[in-house]
Amino acid sequence: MPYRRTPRIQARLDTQRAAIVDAATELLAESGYAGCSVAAVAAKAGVSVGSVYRHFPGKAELVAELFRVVVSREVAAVDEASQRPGEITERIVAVIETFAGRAMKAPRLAYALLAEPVDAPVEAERLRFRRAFRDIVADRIEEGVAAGVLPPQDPHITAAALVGAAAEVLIGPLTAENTDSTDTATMPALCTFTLRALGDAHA
Amino acid sequence: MPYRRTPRIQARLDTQRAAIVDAATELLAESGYAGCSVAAVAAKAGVSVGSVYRHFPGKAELVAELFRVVVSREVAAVDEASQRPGEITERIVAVIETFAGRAMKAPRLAYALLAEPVDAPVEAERLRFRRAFRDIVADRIEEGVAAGVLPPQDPHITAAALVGAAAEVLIGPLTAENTDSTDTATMPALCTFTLRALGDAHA
DNA sequence: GTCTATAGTTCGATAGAC
DNA sequence: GTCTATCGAACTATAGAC
Repeated sequence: MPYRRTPRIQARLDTQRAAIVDAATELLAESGYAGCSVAAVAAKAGVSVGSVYRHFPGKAELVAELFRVVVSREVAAVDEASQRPGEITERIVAVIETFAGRAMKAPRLAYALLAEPVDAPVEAERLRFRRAFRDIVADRIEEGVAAGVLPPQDPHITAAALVGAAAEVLIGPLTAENTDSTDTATMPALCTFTLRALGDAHA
Repeated sequence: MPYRRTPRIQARLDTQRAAIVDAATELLAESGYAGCSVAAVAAKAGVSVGSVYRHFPGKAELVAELFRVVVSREVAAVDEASQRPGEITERIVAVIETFAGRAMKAPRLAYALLAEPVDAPVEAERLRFRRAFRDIVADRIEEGVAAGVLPPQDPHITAAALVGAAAEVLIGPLTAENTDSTDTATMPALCTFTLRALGDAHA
């Protein structure tokens, strides 16, 4: 009788795969892509290097999946913030605040997701996820325009601009070597920028 | 007597090197990094593959230099626009218009410079050049704040936001496969966004 | 799993400069 | 005569097809 992967074995493999991705996430948050050597990931996950290659064809695929998993969390958090009740402009600011606040709470990880130079496949993922963020913001802007709260504008263009602005602004503090935990200036500046750019009357 | 590299030979080498970078630039503008194979670059430059390796240790270095040369042009154009006489807000808009206008005139090239997934060394160059653009804008904003034309703000933060916004907005049309040459919407939208974000009273 | 195609790199031969 | 610039075929690695 041929070898069959039993549910029990399958469950263990799934657990192991998750452990590998979790370990890689921690390493990414500590020291970026450079810290995510296959050996380090395997050690942290408590598996052998060979086991890593049982789940991923190579380091590139591991890193790509790692990136997707971690950014998906951010997209979910931002999406949740965008759906909180309240005035439209406040909700859009909440999206930006969530995006930036999470980044500044985990600066090394945020740098890895937003800007750290990596290989082309991960860059392709970056482009994809930026569109996801943009679409979330665009939906809110569209509502605001329809409701007459915001002046007429192309929601996708403004949304792209706001996402690009937030990302670029964050790269500054994130690139500074001495992570200034008392950076109290960036967040309010970004929120003011957002409100003004939207054409909000009260800004 | 040992061989000495004469001025005449040196001049020829310099010409050849420039021809290689020029050829690579054309290929980059036609078909992105994928089109920049060493063989294609050599053929277009009218030299042998081996000669390319006399000037560059490898393809990665060729592409990195190519990137630097082409983006430097853009920085120079934007810097020139920022120094034209006129009202500060107009000059900042001129910077954004120059940045975006040049990109939309050479969309494939702009995509390669702004967003196309490449290797880590080129990504590092991207970060460096974004700071260059940001600093140009920041200087103008600083002037505007000092003159009281713009509301008080951190020039570097706003500048980073504007550069990030412009870049991100451009990626949209640039990524669309059918290059819509009659894209009349993006540029005005970006200018309006910029004026509003600066806190300009007339926006 | 092997085979094929493609792309980066290397290197020995040739021609030309000193 | 020696050294170098140039060439391009051969080599190597890798990705994709069957």
